[in-house]
Amino acid sequence: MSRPRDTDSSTETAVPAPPRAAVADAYDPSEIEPRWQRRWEEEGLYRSDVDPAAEKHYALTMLPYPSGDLHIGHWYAICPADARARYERMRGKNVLFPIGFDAFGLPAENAAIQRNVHPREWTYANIERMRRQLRTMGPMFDWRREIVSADPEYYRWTQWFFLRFFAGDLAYRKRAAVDWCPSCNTTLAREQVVGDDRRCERCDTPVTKKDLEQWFFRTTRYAEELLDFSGIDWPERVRTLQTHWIGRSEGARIAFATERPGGGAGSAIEVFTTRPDTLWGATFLVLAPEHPAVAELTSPEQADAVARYLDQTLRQTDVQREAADREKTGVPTGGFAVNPATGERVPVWIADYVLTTYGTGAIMAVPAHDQRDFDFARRFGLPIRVVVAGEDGAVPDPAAMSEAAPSQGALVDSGELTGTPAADAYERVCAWLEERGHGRRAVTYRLRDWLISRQRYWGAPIPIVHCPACGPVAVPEDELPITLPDDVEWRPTGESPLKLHPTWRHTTCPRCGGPGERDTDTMDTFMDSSWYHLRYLSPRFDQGPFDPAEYDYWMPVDVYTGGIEHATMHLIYTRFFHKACRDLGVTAGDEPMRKLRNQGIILGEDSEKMSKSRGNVVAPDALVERYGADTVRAHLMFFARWEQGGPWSSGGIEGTARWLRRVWSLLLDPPGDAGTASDETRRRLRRKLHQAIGAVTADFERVQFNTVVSTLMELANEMGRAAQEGAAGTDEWAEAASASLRLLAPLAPHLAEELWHRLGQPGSVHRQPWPETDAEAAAEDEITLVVQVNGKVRDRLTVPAGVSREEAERRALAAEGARKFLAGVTVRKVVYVPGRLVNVVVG
RNA sequence: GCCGAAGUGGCGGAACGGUAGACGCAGGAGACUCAAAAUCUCCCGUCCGCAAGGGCGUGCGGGUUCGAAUCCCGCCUUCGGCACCA
Repeated sequence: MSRPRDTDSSTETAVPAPPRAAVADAYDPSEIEPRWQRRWEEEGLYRSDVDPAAEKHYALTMLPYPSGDLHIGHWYAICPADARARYERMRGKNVLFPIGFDAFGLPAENAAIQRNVHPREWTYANIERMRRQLRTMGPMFDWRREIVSADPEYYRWTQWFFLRFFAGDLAYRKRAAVDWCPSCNTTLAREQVVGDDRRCERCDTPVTKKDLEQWFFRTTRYAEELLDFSGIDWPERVRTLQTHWIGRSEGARIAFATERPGGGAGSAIEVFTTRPDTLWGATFLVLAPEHPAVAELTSPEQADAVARYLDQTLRQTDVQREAADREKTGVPTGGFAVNPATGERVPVWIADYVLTTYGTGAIMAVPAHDQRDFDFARRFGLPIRVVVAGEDGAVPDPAAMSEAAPSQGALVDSGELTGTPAADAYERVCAWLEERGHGRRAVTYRLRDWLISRQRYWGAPIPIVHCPACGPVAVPEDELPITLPDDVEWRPTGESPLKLHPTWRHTTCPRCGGPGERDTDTMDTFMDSSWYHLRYLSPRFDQGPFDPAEYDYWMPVDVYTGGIEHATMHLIYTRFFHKACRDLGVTAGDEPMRKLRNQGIILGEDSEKMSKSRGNVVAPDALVERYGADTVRAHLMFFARWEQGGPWSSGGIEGTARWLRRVWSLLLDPPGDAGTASDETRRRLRRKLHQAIGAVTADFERVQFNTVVSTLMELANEMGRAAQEGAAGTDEWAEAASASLRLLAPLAPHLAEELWHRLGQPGSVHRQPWPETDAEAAAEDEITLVVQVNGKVRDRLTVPAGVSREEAERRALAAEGARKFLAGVTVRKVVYVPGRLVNVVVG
């Protein structure tokens, strides 16, 4: 059913010249498009089923959030991807190109609060509207495979994955200060906090901190593997963004012994540094204010100052950003540590420039060689000691330094390692530390574990029961899904509405049978979108999240398309998810998506981001009404580089509309006197056709859509010329008509189908094989030979394509345009590029 | 500040190191039409020139090469990302 080649194989037959009387009507997409959409649906043209005999192709477009109306950005993401999926299908592959809705999330809950509708009602009404709008695109979705992440039969499996992660020690609970949006009243993932001033991604409110017991996934366990992109074809840009996001640093962990203020040894403090070679210059330690050793090291004299500083830091989070130039702040604890290299006592400070979430939450400060430590030392009068010479051997005087010296020379003033050359310093110091047990080489990542708890209603409930006796206990799998109650209230209290529900949370502990309480948080919606590509495989399957037979056939995704904005969130989560599931024995293979391509953003005509308030929004429904979906589809592929996007131009679409109207009339009612074309005209038509087949095929392969359209426009122009010269009714014309419709079918599926039928061709154009290039027909028999003198074009000659080198050079040297530049000079060299040019080098 | 990407006609954009500006928009001239719409033909980087022709041109400055929009070095601008990450 889904294999194009199975059905019609009669495509190479000639297309008969249409009877002129039959073509009086003009191109009317508003009549054609709905008619074919209905027919395709009835005939099940786009059903995708496992077919072991056919090569599969899984094309995936990022599933939309049901926000209300489909906007032009949805069209921009989906239509070119649909065209490419159709191309793969005509190439003979069994293609899966599914659609669904990422239906959980905040906007539904906000709508509920604002308009007093249930989030479910709001969401599903939007989905219904968007389904209708999606159908007007004429996409090749197999609607039987549609998924909605808010359906219990979907989130049952989201919960199932959570339980697997929990059982596999990849989910854990931690009390942690989390980013908190006071307006949305919810915790935010790190990636949802944006900008210099740390605002909420959704509502722009400055973010604060809140200390809550939360669920985390151990993404950091996969940090190293996530840095490896070797098996996948992803854009450089995305790989760079992810690499930075994961942020691998190599260095060493070094232990510093401590003294309690009252005397006696305290617990050792471990620091992380990327410059272990500067250890002899560490003149103090700085702990993050939240560091567990702070209490132990604080002296009675400093207790007040430390307490005040801690208080200030916690409250500061939303004030601090107002300070333009953040001057370093901090207080001494009164405690001391011992530099393991020098044996010196060094003071221990706390300061908020040291982050509790990175490294060990403690640093050794080397003010001479680190700018932040330098600033801190200067501010508080702490000693600065130079321990690395400059590349020129110079050793600066600390008193005269105005900034830290990021020196890369030999070690100085470093005890027994003094004089170690720069190239060896790092390794020698690491070895030195390891021999003495003071430290070891270590790697640290910027990536943090994924916080998945949300204090919201409209999400998948976390399937855990908190039991006073047993702690957090997994809900048994056969009790899934834990469904959301309908009768809830949305009060922006900062608590999950589930917590406010009178009965929902009360249950019994699955382990001991005693009274227990359900976890009242729901999961981050990135959880839903981390595995939706698997649910498409078998959306009704009830023995697991997906049918293994479908998985084995379709996975991995061959081409994944969507916006670049997901580079560091969704696209890291879904890779993590897949790798974790692989290790849990749920999935196979290392990566879920083989090839990734990102489309750009369409801006308003004023080159600004589209927004209702600016009044520059382009409404696709209005465009479809005016031009038809095919024109909109083709124009979206044509008007800009897909990966780049750009400003919309309402005039530009006229050109695309003109082209499709011309194709319509050209094929149904070609001008000129049929059958009177010369051999030359017919050969030229055939040459252009086969060049176009080659070009369009190559451009689909490299996902470059704008040149697909321009090539087809050129072909239409050539067909128009040939028709004027009497090509209609010839074999060449029939071949061009048939092949050009098949080339057009992915872009303008309705128009191509309608013309295919009107020309009396059997079956659906969408079941035809992709045209093959005839290299001989595509070859030029004459070429333009460019004649250059010293690299400047001086003449252009028309010569036979197979011209010999000798003949080409002879003609070039005799060329009229070149002659005057060759008179009276010596020819030093002649460069010949076959089929292109002769460059005469003279001196 | 650091990292990344991009700079080509009035505009969107083409161009395996080999004819810069394909294709389209806008603009100009004309045809058809009572008229309009639609359609068709031609012109359209810039400077000099009646023309033939020539000079200059892919952000700026260098370099490599017979030959550079394309490769290398250094700048400038724009747009993204990160931001006290030890």
